[in-house]
Amino acid sequence: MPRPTKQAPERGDARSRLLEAARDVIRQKGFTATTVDDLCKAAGVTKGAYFHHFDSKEALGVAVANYWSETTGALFENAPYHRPANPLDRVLAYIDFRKSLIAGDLAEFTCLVGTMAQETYISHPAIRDACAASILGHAETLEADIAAAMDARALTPGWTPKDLAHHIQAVIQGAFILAKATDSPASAQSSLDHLSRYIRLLLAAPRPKV
Amino acid sequence: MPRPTKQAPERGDARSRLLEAARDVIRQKGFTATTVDDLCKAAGVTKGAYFHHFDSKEALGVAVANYWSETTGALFENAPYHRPANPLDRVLAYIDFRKSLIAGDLAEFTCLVGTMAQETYISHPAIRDACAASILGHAETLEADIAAAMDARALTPGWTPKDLAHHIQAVIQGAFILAKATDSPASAQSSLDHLSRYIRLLLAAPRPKV
DNA sequence: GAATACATACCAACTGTATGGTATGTGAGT
DNA sequence: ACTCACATACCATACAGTTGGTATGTATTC
Repeated sequence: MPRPTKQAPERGDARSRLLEAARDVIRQKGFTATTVDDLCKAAGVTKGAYFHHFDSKEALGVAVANYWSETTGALFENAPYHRPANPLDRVLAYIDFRKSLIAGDLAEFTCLVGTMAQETYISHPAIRDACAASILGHAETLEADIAAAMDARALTPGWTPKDLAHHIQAVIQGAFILAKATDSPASAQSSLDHLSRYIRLLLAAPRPKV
Repeated sequence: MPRPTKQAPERGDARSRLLEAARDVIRQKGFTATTVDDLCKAAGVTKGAYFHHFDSKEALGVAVANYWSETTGALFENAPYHRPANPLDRVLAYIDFRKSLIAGDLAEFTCLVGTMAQETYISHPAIRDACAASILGHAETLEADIAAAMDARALTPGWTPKDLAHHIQAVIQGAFILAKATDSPASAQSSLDHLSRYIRLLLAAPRPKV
């Protein structure tokens, strides 16, 4: 357990542990139902440590959304779906990759910021904005490949790469809701199959079998 | 103000008002952040009345999910999207209808049971099940039209009408999340456009323009 | 058809506990 | 000497749920 130093104040053990605990507990119980005491217990720290690092519960919400952006950003950046030479194949590989992440407990693969956005969109605009930045920032990483796939087919449709990237995120978020409601990942997987099929129908040059 | 009777115990004024208040307040604040006092204040009744009609907060959650099923069920049953003779047109008209409902404040057009499912899927299985029944029951009303549209093209794909109906609901739920995160209905509308395009690409006989 | 007995709808005041947040202290690194 | 990371003990409030009551309807008995 690294002791925190002035040089690396973000590395303080308690802070990291609280963020990890928040990520896990909030995905199970939701933001509002998660109490500060829950987080302290899960992180193995005291309330003093908590309020040393975070001014309020809302501040933790913002921080954990940013933490989510950073960690998932690194995960996707280093994921293998960027390998295919063809941009459309990269987009499809992205969806396959998302599908492969749907495994284990619901709370382990569903999206923290999608959950928090629903709960806080009116009551905590600061958290909502951090969630939006996380989702939209991630969507942005898909735009170049979508644009390239459109160029390859010389498409100039009534929608933009950004539109489609956002739609992809919407489908993923919706798939998680269905999974939670049905207490099963099956419908989420199926939704991603439909999404993949849509992308192929839209962007694949030789029309594939449906 | 109708006085309740033994013959119509469900007609008690306080109960209805509490359900309406719950529908509205929970869509704004979420289930957990909505307190019993909030609901009593919004409904103009006392806590005594509340706990006379609902054994617990969880019981109200189940009741309001069922209330949502009933009221939205009636709304969709009487909506004009059933009119087209062609089943595919009915499915597309359904999506147009859903799109037309996206207007006004976010809390007025987003889905109560989608919101509640996210918050309660672990902590309150009874509520989650009522939410699942609401979403899946609604999805079921689309299956016949989807099946008929498939028959019309003699399709036998790797997906079922039920799959696609669930996917449609997933897209709608996800569209609501993006709308809340971005604090704007625009991306939700756009996602429904993509959904409509997918259905046409899948099920329309003469391939339309993308 | 009046008296009785019970059920239902609702109200006002209260309770034990959990909550987010604070005040103050301590001890190690610089 | 001083700051920073964290701990302990505490507080005011808000929370879900309870208690004990009133008023009004309904079913039963004679």
